[in-house]
Amino acid sequence: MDRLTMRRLAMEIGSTPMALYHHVRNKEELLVLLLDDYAARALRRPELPAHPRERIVVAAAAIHEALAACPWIVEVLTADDLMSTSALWFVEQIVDGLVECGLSPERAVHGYRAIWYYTAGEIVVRATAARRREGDDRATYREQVFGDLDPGELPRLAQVADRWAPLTGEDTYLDGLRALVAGLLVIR
Amino acid sequence: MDRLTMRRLAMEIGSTPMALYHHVRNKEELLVLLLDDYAARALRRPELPAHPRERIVVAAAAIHEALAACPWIVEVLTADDLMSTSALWFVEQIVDGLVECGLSPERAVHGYRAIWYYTAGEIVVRATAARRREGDDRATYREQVFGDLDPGELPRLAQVADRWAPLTGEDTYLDGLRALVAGLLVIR
DNA sequence: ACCTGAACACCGTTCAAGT
DNA sequence: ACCTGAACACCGTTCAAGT
Repeated sequence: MDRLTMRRLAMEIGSTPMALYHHVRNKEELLVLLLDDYAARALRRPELPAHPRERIVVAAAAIHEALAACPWIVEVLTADDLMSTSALWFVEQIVDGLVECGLSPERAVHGYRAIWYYTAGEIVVRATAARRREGDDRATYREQVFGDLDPGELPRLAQVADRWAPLTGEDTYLDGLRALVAGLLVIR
Repeated sequence: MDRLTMRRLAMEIGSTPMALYHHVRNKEELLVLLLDDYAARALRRPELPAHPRERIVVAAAAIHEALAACPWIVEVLTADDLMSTSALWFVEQIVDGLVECGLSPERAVHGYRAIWYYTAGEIVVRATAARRREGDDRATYREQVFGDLDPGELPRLAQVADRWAPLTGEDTYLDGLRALVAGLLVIR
């Protein structure tokens, strides 16, 4: 988001910064156009399983996959609710799947929101973690913290301290998604 | 994150930008110091229920509450894993609660990660939504999209279109958190 | 309608110099 | 050790002018 600058874009296309402002009100608008374009091209609709619960998982995973391939887009898009028109079909599948599983339309919307929070969070956290790995003195700081854990005060963390990095490096998006969906379908 | 500038900070404390660099390597380091300071002050430890499942919910909700009161911090902190030492106690409670509910230590760490993704996502999405509400032409664009929905193609969304804004405005963090925790505890 | 140049009001950071 | 001033290499955006 910060790495695209109006001036550099203008230079790369052999124009001037001000020419851009003739086609776009400001940088924000340009980013939203980029977002919509990317969404339209990257969100290919997958074949959906018949079982509504699996349909939810597949639709959410498709959104997740498109975003994971292009994490900068998340910075732009963490708006209200993934609001590119080409993404609405996926939202429909999720909401519909939840309704078919017995939720009221209202609870289905809330359920979709929870899935979106989880999905957006996974992307944002992983993206900033990856960005920070380049300037890696934060990583060594973490190692030091986990090395110095007091097993009396934080026994569980001390227990997994040496496995923390590989464990949190594993891609468990789908496991968490399945858990969340399962939990949403438990009627309390 | 962008709104704190080295130059303005220097001016406000009656100093020069360069004096700051004598105490801090760069802006990133200053932000991390701010983060740690905020975490140490804002994360007051709540009384925890005996039931491990409720303990998880209460610990996660405490983190969420501290972040919701100060959403700019999330921009800084969406690092690997909420890594202020003063937050580790909360992580311990969550991991321990999951283990007491029968998960292996490894699955408990993954479960904590899922909870963190969900929590961070909720904060980020709500924060950027709120930021965007100021320049509100994106909101009217959304209204237009939801007004023009084709009920043949997207029936569920058309069905809830007029209630979308209030529905997504509701604070359902706790509901989603409970669903996620419940799902994590279902052994498959 | 579409583009340009110069300017405004900013950034983070480096460098050489001061006490 | 701690601070300063001037400078470097950038930003997004406005404004007045050109074709």
